[in-house]
Amino acid sequence: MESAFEIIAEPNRRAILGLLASSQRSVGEIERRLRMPQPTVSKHLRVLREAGFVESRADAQRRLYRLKPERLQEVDAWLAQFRRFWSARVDALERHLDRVNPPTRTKRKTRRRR
Amino acid sequence: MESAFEIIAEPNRRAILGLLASSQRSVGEIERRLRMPQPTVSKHLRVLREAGFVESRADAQRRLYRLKPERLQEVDAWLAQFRRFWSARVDALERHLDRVNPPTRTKRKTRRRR
DNA sequence: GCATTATATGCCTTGACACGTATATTCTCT
DNA sequence: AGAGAATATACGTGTCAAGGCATATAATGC
Repeated sequence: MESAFEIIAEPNRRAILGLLASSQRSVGEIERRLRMPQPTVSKHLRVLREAGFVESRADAQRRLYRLKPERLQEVDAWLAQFRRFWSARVDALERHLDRVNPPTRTKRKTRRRR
Repeated sequence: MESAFEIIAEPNRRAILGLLASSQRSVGEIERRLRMPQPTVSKHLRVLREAGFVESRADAQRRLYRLKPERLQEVDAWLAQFRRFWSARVDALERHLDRVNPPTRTKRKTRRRR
């Protein structure tokens, strides 16, 4: 499990990352907010840490985890090649959608076959 | 396997999507360009199609596959919450990185413990 | 209809990985 | 030192998906 994509494929990990997007958190906070068993949280944090998505610093017995954005940028970078499909302009998008998914319910007698 | 993230976790599927980003392709083209066994290509295309990432149309015996951007937009949308971490401004990014990853090798006697 | 090309599907094996439960480790405070 | 809180790890188990290989289905042109 090396690739950034595999890491974020797991829903609990995405939830954790989402939480850390707003601020750093201790393991216990994550556990309570996301209502997941503590070992689950720790395990996912380990994966995230080893993959470089987060880092931790010690604060007495608790560990505060915070986001490291680099790996997420990888995903963003990969997505770049597709962005022209929607980011251009609304009407360009619509043209695309029309091509891709022929307009229903508007002057069209033919039903899309399924 | 429902979530967009699981779908794009698979490297071959990402390769296929990348290929389709430039233009639509037949199964055979994908097979040759990506050097993967034909059943593998077909299977991944099936997953992509059922998940709504691509759609196919028939052209005689071949099937042309093309991209449908919607599911990729989901990923883009999820990434939005993190984008402030890097998209702001270079120096803001650097401030962030400094906070996140304290500058080493500069007036720091204490070694970070591992 | 038959051979050929193009694509899809079935079956089987294998390997990851997520989870639960229990337990270990580490730090703090008295 | 001992108790308690916070976090990490170990182990056993079930699930699910990817790959290889063989074969089925579909469309074409003769």
